[in-house]
Amino acid sequence: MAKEVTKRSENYSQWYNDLALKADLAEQSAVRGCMVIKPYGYAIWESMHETLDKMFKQTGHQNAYFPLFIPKSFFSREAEHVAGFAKECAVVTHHRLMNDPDGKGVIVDPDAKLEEELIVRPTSETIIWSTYKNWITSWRDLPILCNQWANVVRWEMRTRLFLRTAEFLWQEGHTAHATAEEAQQEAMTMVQVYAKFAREYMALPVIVGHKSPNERFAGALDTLTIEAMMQDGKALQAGTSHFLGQNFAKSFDVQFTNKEGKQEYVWATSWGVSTRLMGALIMAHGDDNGLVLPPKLAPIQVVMVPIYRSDEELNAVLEKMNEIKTQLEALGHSVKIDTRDTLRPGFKFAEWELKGVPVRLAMGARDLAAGTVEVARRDELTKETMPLEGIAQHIDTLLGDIQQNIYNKALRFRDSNIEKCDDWEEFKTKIQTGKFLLCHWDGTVETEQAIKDATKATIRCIPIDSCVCEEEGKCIYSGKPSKQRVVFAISY
RNA sequence: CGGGGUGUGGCGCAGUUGGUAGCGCAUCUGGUUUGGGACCAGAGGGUCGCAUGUUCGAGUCAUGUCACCCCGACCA
Repeated sequence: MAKEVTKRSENYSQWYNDLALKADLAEQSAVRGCMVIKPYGYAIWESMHETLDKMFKQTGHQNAYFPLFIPKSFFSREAEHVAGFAKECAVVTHHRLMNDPDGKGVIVDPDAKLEEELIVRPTSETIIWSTYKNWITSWRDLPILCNQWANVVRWEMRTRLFLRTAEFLWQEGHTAHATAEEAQQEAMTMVQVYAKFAREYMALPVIVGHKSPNERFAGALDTLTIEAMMQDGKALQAGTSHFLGQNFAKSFDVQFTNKEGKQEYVWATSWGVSTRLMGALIMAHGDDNGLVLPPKLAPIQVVMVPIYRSDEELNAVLEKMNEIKTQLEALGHSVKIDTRDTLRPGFKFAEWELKGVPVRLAMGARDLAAGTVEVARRDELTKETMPLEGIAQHIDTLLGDIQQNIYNKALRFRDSNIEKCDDWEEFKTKIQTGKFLLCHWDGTVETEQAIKDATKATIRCIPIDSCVCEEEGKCIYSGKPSKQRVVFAISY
């Protein structure tokens, strides 16, 4: 195993990439822009998946599954939507291969051309709304609150592990409602679910807010977002929730008969988070020694490394370790005893740190004699020797402390890198140094675009929590009046 | 699609004016080790991205081609 990980301070992108690879989360696939998620990485994704799934069900949602392929004609029904995704679609044109008549290998059978091309879903609004049409006729059929866990394909020009891959895993919720108010409430509920998940499970402080019109989802009337700050000060959009109005209902002619007996178009939302959250986890908490996983999502919360010179010593240590393991498991924690006999303890310490395991226990002859165990915490890289008595309870508490500490650290970092800015020259300089700047904005697309062209910075959101700042002021760019500051940053 | 770069054992790389393909890591065997990434000894593994050309002779030179990476435009 390669040992050196690039220093975070030297080259943040390379550090990130190194970490994803060396912590055994993923690797680049032979297929352009695609990624192999390795078992350890997938286990983290599964933790996220399970937790989110529970939260969705608690808010009344059900899982369903819709097809991977979308007929081209469906896709083009909603004008803005198709404009938003047209440039990055994978298209299926044929359904058969044949032997190459001129030699080796196979070619696409020209006789097997599809009458209508199929688009590999980049998102599923269109296929789902074409289905919902058949499900909805009366107000009694509403609301429909469905989610699907799926893969989608977006043929991006440039890709990065987890943050932007040609194919990625995600969940997409698609709901149908009788009223605009109810749909808007749904979009808000779900963005708050995401914020709660980010904060409480990923230990990731996020700002909840509305996207500016420029940054909205193609086909949405309003897009709500959670925005996180990475350790280089760049913003990462970690999840979105869209109020789609009646756009898709109209495109797919989904109407219902209301209580007054009148026909009305259905109101819609959609919301999603993806394996990009894995990238957020790496970038928000990792350090020069590797990954730092929040205990609530770590596939292994406690790893134990036995230290021994003989089989007798090993067996004695393992006996104690198994006792602790049983106690910890009874408290609901996942524990691994690293019994690999070909590796020395020092190597194992470094490796589990690289993989971000929150708590490490080491025990050897010395501890056996004294009735102690060495407890190391990943977040602070500290260790102390503790009595075996009450150790499980202590670790249970420690895991909670670590979860909180990781969040607090990230929060402190973020808050120390957010500031108000009212001067355009100052803005241009400061925004490049990795800051979130709270600025007044005149509300126009033109201004937002001009700022983006000049600095690459975009409006990450118009915040509704964390850093709301409603006050009179003048737009940082145009000088026109503004009533609220918005969050500007350079983003991933 | 523009600008730059790289293709050599599993991974990371070196390879001079063209002359028997090398190093580190990893792997395998044996031994000593084991409280922060062990050490010694030995072993296995490569048609040098592909094609054509120049040459007695090409990893090296020429032409072509393919792939990948980085920087832009596009995006969760």
